[in-house]
Amino acid sequence: MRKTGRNRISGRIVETEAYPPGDPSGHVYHGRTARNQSLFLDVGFAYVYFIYGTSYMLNVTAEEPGVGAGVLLRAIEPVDGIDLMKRLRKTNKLTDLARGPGRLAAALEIDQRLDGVDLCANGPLWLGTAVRETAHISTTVRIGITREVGRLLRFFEAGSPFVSGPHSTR
DNA sequence: AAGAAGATTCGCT
DNA sequence: GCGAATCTTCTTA
Repeated sequence: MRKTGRNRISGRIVETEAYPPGDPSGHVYHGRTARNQSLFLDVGFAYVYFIYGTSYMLNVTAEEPGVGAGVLLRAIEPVDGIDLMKRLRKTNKLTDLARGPGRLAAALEIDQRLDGVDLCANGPLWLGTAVRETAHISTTVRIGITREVGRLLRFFEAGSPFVSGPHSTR
């Protein structure tokens, strides 16, 4: 759920990836830095970072304070504020609005100012409750990493057209 | 101190 | 399919 001014944007989370404690492909692996400090917050805070000079990414912290682990939100199925999302993303194609982590951040107007926000509080960005049942959840290897490539830590709703990467139906 | 790689996307071929 | 965009961190000298 996202609130910008008078506008409301929201979507169902349909694809995530886990970056657990000790993961060599996680941003915490080499210790605490100015960029990754939000990952060390308590469960349910936002970790937003900028990568490749082009894209923001949104994570939800997932461990006790000081541990450093998160869940990358890779795709949402647009629910509210679709017209605004289309303007933010400069496309009218529904399935391209938030399919992929950089696109998701752009569609929700997320940038470094939302780094460290409490996602379980009444604020500009938060986690709502499910709007409907989730279909079967498929599991695969993670996308775009080069270490710990074999671990099955990507999760997505089977059959959803709003998921990035391989679209398994199992 | 400098270069390469990185949890990506877009436009062009 | 390939290269550019271009910020942060890590690696090597």
